[in-house]
Amino acid sequence: MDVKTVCLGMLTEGPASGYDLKKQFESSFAHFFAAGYGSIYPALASLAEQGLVDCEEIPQEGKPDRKVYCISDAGRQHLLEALRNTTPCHKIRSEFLAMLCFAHLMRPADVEAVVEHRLDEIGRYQELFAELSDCMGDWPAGMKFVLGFGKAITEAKEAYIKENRHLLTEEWDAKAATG
Amino acid sequence: MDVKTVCLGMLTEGPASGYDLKKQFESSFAHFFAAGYGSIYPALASLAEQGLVDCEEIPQEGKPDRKVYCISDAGRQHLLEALRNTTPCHKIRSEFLAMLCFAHLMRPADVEAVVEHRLDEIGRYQELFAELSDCMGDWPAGMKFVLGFGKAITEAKEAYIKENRHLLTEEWDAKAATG
DNA sequence: AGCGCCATGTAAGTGGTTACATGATTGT
DNA sequence: ACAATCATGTAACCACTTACATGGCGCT
Repeated sequence: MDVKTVCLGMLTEGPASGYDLKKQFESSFAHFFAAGYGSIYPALASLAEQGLVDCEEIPQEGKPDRKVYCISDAGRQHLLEALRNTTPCHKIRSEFLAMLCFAHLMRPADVEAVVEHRLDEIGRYQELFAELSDCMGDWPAGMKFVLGFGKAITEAKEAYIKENRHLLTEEWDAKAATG
Repeated sequence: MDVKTVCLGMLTEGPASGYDLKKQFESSFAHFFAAGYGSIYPALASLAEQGLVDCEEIPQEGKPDRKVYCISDAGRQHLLEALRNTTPCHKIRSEFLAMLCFAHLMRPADVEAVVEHRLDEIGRYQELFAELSDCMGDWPAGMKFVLGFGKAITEAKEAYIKENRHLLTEEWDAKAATG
């Protein structure tokens, strides 16, 4: 499932521009699927070329024409087929965890900084989830499930990090205490 | 932090071949950083070219020469610098969650299959964690922290999915009950 | 005066994936 | 017999990232 397919899926909720979709990638999708303009605009262009979306150009003064995309019947069909893959993958690439594997080679202050930085990110996700909770009344069940998943896992991460961060600097703490 | 840097980090624990490193990517690193031979071998070749690792070729009969890599002083230096970046990123790209956002467009049986498949994957991680727990006695603190993180988060995922999967098929269940 | 929002896109680059190529040894 | 393990690599491909390019409007 690539950016194209996700865009197609988002368009089932109604017509939208590339700019609109970006906002959705930054809000409800932010915790599990990132995409920038550099992926979204080419994706929409390609979908339009394949006839999977229709594009309405709305002229605007002083700005580029606003291009509003609308999923077509062929697009709906295509999406349903993509949605039949029952083995989607859940990929994680964490530089955070990779770094901490080598915490013993780092300066303790840097380890602390890395942990703080991660907790900040987690805090920002939690703010986001709080905002989203207020407007999810009419969301489809799947979206609610996914938001709940993000919330639960983010909280689990926060709890684990807070409870176990002391393990990362224990060696130095021990040295500081005895030496 | 790319594959090259992680390989360099792994080599601080002792000399190893590309094949050895792959096994580590499949065990203790599997839950947060994937890499195949297609990334590892070129990474090691590039590290050797930069003088960050030394390579000893051990001739073997019937097999390609075993190339054992050993981190050099320059490599250690380079790694320490890479480890000073205090804003490592934690990337997730989940086709699983992306699909479930559109669960209402899927066939209920397919939704079930997707959930089962994910639970299977989670189960395999849990087996892996159990194996790893038996041999982590002499691991550095960071590795233990990271393993614990994986365990805790994987359990949180399992619990959330099991407790909330019913939300995904509720619409159909309701229809089935009344109609 | 300056920032953030709206609004589109391209071009070059990167980093990783997939498929291919080879082949002996050891266990079942 | 057959599969798994050991053991290396390359070449083509792909999807995405980053940096660039443009520019008016509204708020403070």
